[in-house]
Amino acid sequence: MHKRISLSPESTRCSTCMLNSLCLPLGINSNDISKFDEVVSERIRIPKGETLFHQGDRSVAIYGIRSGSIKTQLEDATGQVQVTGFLLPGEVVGIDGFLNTTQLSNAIALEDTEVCVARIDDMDRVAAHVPAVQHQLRRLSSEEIKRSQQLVVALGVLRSEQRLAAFLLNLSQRLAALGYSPSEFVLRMSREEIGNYLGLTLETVSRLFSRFARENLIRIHQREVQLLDLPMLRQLSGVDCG
Amino acid sequence: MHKRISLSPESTRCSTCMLNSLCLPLGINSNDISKFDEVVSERIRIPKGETLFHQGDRSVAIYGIRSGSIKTQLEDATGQVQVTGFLLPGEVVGIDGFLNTTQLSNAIALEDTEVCVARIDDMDRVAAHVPAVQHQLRRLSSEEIKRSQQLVVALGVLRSEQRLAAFLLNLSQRLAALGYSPSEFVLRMSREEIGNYLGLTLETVSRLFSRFARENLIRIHQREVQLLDLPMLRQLSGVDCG
DNA sequence: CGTGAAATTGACTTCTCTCAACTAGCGTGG
DNA sequence: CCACGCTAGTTGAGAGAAGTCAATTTCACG
Repeated sequence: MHKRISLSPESTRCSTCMLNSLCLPLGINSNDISKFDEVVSERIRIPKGETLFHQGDRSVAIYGIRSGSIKTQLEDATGQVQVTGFLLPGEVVGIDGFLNTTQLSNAIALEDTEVCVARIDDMDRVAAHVPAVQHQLRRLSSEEIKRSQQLVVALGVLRSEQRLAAFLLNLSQRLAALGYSPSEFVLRMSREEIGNYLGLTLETVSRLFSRFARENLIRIHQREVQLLDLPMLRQLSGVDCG
Repeated sequence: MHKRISLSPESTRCSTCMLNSLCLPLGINSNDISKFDEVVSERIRIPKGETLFHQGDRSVAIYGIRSGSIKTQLEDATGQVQVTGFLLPGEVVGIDGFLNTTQLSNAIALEDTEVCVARIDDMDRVAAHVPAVQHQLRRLSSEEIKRSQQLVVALGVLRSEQRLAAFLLNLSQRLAALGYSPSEFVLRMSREEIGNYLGLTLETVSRLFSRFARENLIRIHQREVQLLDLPMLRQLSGVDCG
C-alpha cells in the first residue's frame, strides 16, 4: 500500500489548508470546517504512475488532492481505456465510488501526488449531524455528474479540434482558479492520455497541437503549452458562440 | 402546466404499485415502503412531445416513470442536442437535478407518459429519519453516474456499429426486466433521437439498421425491431468479448 | 553519450457525415 | 374512404474527418 501519513495536531489540516476554499470543505463556514479535521485523518503519497484505487475495489474513502494530479479511467474487458477525468489540487477523487460500494474507475497519479483521505464511514457519521457536510457531499456528487455530462457532450457533438480547444480552456480555467497562469502551463498527461480522454488517437491530438501552433492559437513544446489566443480558442471550442 | 393527479387513498401507491421493486422504492422492505406513499403525493400526465422539466428550472422533485417513456437531453447555446438517456417505466428521472438546485437537462415525453412525483423537500424530510430512503437516494445517484459513464465509454471508444448494437442490447435487457420480450419491441424514439444519443447522424443510424437487417442480426420495419441474433450482437457490441 | 519512450509527421485507408433524391406511412380533411 | 401533404425513414454519391501504419525526430534519463 502507499505511504500513509497520519496527521498530527501540528500538521496542516483542512482548517489551515490553503486549498480549503476549493476542496472538500468548499462553502463550509469556519465553524463547521473543523468538522473536516475530524474526518480527514491522514494523507497518502502516491508516486507517479501508481494507482490510488482500482475499479472494483471496495470504496473506503474519497480523496482531496493536496498536490500533484490524478487521472481516472474506465477499463473494459478488452483493455480499452476511457479516461474520465484529470484532477488537480483542490479537486476530489472517488465520488463515484462513494455513492457505490465499489470503485467505478481506476485512479492513477500523473506525477507524485499527495491526497487527503476522508473515510466514507467517518463522512457519514459526521454528515448525519452536520447538514453542511451533507450538503457538501451532495454538491460533490452533482459536480461529478456535471463533469461526466460535459464529457458526454464533448464526445457526442464536438469535432476533434473543438474537443481539444475545450480541453485546453477547461484546464486553463481550473489552473487559474488555483492561482496559476491561465495561459501558460505544463500538461501532466501524455498525448495518448489526452486522446483516451477525448476519444481521439494520440496522432490526432499531436496533429491538432501542431495545427493550433501553426495558426498561432497556442505555442507548444512537448508538454509546455502557452495559450496565445484565448478568444479564438473559445470561439473554436464552440462552447460559447451563439 | 401538466395535468396533475392527486393520489387519493384508493389510488395505486408505491406500496401497491407493480413497479415498486424497480422504481423509487427499490430494495426497500415492506415496512419502509409505506414511507414512499408519504413522499409520492401525486402523479403527472405528460402528453407525447411535452416537456416534464427544462434545463435551468429549479429542481423540485424526482420522477418515477409509471407508464410511457422519457428522453433527457442537454442543449447548448447553439441549439446542438445531446440526448443523455431514454428512460422506461420503473426508472427515475431528475436525479441530476435533485443533487443540484436546478435541472441539468430537459426531460421530454416520447409518448404519453405518467410519472409519480417525489418532491425533494419531502424526500429530504423522510430521508433524515429513514436510512433506507437515504440509501436509496445514494443508489439512484450512483446509477445516474454509471449510466453517464457508460455513455462516455460508448461515445469515446466504440465505433458506430458497436454503439448501435450496445444500444439495442441495453434496451432489450431493460425491457426484459419489465417483463417484455427481450427480442421484439417498438422503438419509442426516432432515428434522429437515437443519433443524438449515440453521437451519430440519423442517416448513419438508418444505414446501420439496414445493414444489421441485411446480415440477419435484426429485423426492422420502421420502429418495430426484432433481435434475431443476440449472441452476435453482443459480440459486435464489444462489451463482453475478451 | 547512448537508449528508449514520447512525440511528430507523412501517406494512405476507412469511417462517418453531408447533401440530395426518393419512398413509405400516417393523419387530416374533403 | 380516398387523396393529399407532411414527417420519418431509406438510400446513394461524394467529401471530409479521423484512424492506421510506418518512418523519423526529440528529449529525458541513466
